[in-house]
Amino acid sequence: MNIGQAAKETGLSSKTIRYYEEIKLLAPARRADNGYRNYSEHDVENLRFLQRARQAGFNIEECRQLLSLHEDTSRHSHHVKELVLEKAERVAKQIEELQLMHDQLTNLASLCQANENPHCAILDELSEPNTINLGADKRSPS
Amino acid sequence: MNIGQAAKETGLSSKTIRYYEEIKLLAPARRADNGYRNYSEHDVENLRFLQRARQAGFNIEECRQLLSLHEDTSRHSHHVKELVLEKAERVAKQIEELQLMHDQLTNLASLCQANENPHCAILDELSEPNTINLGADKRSPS
DNA sequence: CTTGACCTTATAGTTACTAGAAGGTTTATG
DNA sequence: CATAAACCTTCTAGTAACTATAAGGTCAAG
Repeated sequence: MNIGQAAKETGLSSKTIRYYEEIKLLAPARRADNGYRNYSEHDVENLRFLQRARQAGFNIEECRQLLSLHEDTSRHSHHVKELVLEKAERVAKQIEELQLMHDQLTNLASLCQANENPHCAILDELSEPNTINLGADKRSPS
Repeated sequence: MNIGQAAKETGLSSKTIRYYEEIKLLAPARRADNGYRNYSEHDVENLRFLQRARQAGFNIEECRQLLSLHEDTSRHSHHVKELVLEKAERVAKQIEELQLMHDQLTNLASLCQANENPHCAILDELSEPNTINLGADKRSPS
């Protein structure tokens, strides 16, 4: 099948599939006589695997590992479990950080009278150190 | 003071400060005779404002807005509050997504026996659609 | 006078794509 | 059969918010 069909069946975009090939996350696709990429059911399975792994929050490098574990019949399943648990931990940390950020923001908002007054406690807060401790040390922007 | 000192006092890196100037988040710094950037206390206050706003999770464009509201003596404080509340909402959504991702991951991990067995339920899960619903629709990679 | 710690600019790399241009192919329709 | 729409191809550049590196100028200490 053509790349567009493969895209439809996996939930990836054609561009993303080409991109995965380019960065060698996937082996180069077979080509039809007209030069179009041609995907087998097996290829589509791999694409779907990637789509799911990305959706589950693994980054490209992690996907690369998962995929090779996936294809490696001699793998040990604890390797995979380690990867997943490590990932879960990092996500938990990220959630904590965002929670802090959220608290900060609602704190800031509650300081504000929200009126026509040019004076604004929020801006004061962002200017002045040491009045309220803003907490989070690591920046995780939007 | 030189950029290095300003960096120390604000918690930003020298590179970041130059970057902020480059993207016109900051007005070009005054220069000493030797060409070095020279920062006043007022400049440092602005830098600190930015550092805090970034840390609080505002992106560069938002910081630009906050900074201009900060400098604008005729602003209305409800503009600022809106910005902050909007932001808080987006952060809350992001937390929800990450929470889903975390659940997925611990789910996956619990399927795994973590032994020397090459068979791995996690990889099965990532390959096979429709056994467990992986939930989150939006990808937010690490 | 030289060493090391600063500072300068300019360029490229990071992540995981997405958008767009310029062009070839295939399919459906008038 | 012509042509237009809908595919496909490659290549280049853009995104966010920096970080890293290179090549070089300046300054303070020993």
